[in-house]
Amino acid sequence: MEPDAAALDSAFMALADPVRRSIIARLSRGPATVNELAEPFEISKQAVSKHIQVLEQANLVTRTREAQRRPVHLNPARLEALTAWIDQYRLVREGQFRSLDAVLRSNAATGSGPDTRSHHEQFPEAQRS
Amino acid sequence: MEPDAAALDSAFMALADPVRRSIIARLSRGPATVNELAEPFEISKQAVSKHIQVLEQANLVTRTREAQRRPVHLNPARLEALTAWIDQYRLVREGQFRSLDAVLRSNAATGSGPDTRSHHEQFPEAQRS
DNA sequence: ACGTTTATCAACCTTTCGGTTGTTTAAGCG
DNA sequence: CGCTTAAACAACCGAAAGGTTGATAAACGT
Repeated sequence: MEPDAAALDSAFMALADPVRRSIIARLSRGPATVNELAEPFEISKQAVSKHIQVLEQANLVTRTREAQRRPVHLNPARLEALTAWIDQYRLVREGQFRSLDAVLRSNAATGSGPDTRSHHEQFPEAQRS
Repeated sequence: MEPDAAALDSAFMALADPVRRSIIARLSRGPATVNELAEPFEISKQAVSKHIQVLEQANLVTRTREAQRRPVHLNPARLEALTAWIDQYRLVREGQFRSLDAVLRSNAATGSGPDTRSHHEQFPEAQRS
């Protein structure tokens, strides 16, 4: 269940849209069909269906069959994975080093200062096509 | 400090890229210059500079002047804002309603079932160009 | 003053994204 | 068996993203 780079890509990308975030917000109150989700917006149902495709591809929601309707369900586990990733980095320096940056940087080139290591996301992790 | 839709847009969009996430990971260990950030990747420094522009526009990092270098600093507060937004929705239904969805949906059209209201992100919140 | 380092700006190209319309499939309903 | 509804699929289009190269600006060192 460890989120790899591609999974984080699709998840964050999916949330980088106000319509899709609204859909998430709506689904947090319970499952809904495409038509129910599309109604509050001025965009077409096809567009909403595409948005849901994006969310589904990011594993943030799942579509189930139920008669002729296809309710969309939220997947809280994936949201949890995102907060886990973010916390991994935001917890390190909760702003208290802000004024010491200049000092740390001045002798950082020699690699002798007190540092805050022990991380698991090694730096070179990504590549694009 | 409340994150509006546009702020969340840019922040999630910024994190939806493995290079930019790697930059965040690196900056969580301390500030760094563009050259230092660019070295581990095969893309040009200009490209990395653009990535940092995106992160800066999303308020995830800040650029300071210091001699002829321009160290990039992480902004943990903005990361915290993201987790706050996500938690707002993932904490609602931690998977326990999964099997009750069919029942809830069947009488949801009449609007009489027990629900989980009291949310502040009202549904119609977004629009595109 | 000149060159070097650091980093940004500008133009350009290619790919992807978000949305549209139009056409199918699938499942009820009368 | 048709008719309506729900929703996906497909083709198309404008806009934006991600990257490249080339030129420009700012702050040193000598």
